[in-house]
Amino acid sequence: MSTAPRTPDARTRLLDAALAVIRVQGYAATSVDALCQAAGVTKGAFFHHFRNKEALAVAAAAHWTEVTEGLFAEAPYHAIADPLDRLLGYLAFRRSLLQGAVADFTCLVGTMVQEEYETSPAIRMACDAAISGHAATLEPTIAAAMAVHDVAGDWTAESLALHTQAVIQGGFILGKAKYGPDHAAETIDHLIRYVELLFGRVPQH
Amino acid sequence: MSTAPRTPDARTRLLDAALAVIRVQGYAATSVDALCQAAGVTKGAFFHHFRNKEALAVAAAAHWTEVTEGLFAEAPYHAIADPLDRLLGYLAFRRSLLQGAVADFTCLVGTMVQEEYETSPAIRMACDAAISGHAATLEPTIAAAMAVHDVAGDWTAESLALHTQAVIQGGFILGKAKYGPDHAAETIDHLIRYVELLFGRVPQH
DNA sequence: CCGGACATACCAACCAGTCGGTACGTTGAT
DNA sequence: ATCAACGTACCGACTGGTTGGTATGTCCGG
Repeated sequence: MSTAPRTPDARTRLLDAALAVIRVQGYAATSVDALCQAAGVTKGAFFHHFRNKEALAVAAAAHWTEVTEGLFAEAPYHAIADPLDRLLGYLAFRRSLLQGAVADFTCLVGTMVQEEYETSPAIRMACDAAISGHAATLEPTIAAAMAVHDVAGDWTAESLALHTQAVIQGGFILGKAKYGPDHAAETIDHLIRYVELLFGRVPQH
Repeated sequence: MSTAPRTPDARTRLLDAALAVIRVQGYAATSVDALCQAAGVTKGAFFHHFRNKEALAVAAAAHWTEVTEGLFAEAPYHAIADPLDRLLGYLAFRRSLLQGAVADFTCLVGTMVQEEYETSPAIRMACDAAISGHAATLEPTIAAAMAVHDVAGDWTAESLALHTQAVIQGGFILGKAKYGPDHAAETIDHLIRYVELLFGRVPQH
């Protein structure tokens, strides 16, 4: 089996530290020194692996995609046969993740792109790739649900997929403002209700 | 008539500069010096009017509420008699604002709370007040629409009002990632469609 | 003995915040 | 009417600490 050491190499530790610290403090407020301290490495190690702070942010966005893809890959909704139920299962799974401290359920790339969209094109594109790439994984399911349930409107599977991510990101902002997961969960409830109504299914409860 | 000088006092100029600069760069990346330069005042003036940078952020959130309330107060949807049409008019108005550069249509308090929710309780609460306060202005309209159209579910007017703000904020994040208003507009289209479906109105188009 | 993976020491620029000072309007006693 | 006393608004040089980034080394596996 592959190695899973308690202390991975400095690069991985820095990326993991970036996920943790930036989600709490934001990107601009997180110094290279703070990152090194959280990762337990020195500044020399940082600039050995990353050209500058911006390069770390770009790598952190890719690392975020890897970590979260692993989380979603293990989720149970993939086993659901009916595409609409699978889509709703995905949303229920997203809802179930809204637990614990705010920093633990909010999104790294949503935070970073909010700060750096104008300042750093590289970071903006990396965050866009993370968000749009994840949305793209939903498109086949949405398209299949549209076919099965004979739904057609002036919207596309891509548009609805991106909309789900926008709503979830908006829920994170609400969660941060309210300092807890409850209102974010209610926003996903509304999103679930929207999908049910869109596909002609009577909302549950 | 009241005075409307070309150059208001230093405090107002700093607050106006804060709206402009922080929406472009983010809060943490905006230095006091940068704010002073944008406002055309000195550092002495800054710390005469604000105890520290955090106090400016709190005041800027309140200033943001004032400015945007003025914008919404002039909007035409208030004249619509039917509450559902008025709500849809509000959403169409929000959609119509998505024009020009990203920094010009995105939200100051959504940006600030994303960065400072954990670091500064005062800023978090000021941003929450701005978001929740604006959402509260929609509640009577939503409640009236629920009564007129005899709609009842396991959601409240308050919940839907907050949901609209979450979706709009999420649209801003999408707009920043995509560096343009188009995808944010599509997200509001989905929100409009949700409201139409919720209240049993056949979506237009 | 070479090159990748780190560590240590250091730097110039920048940061938020301080402080002594100026300009000017108001007040209130003479 | 005058003037000292005072408050408010603002100025800009300065400080101590922090920043991202660099230069130079050491360690160690192959």
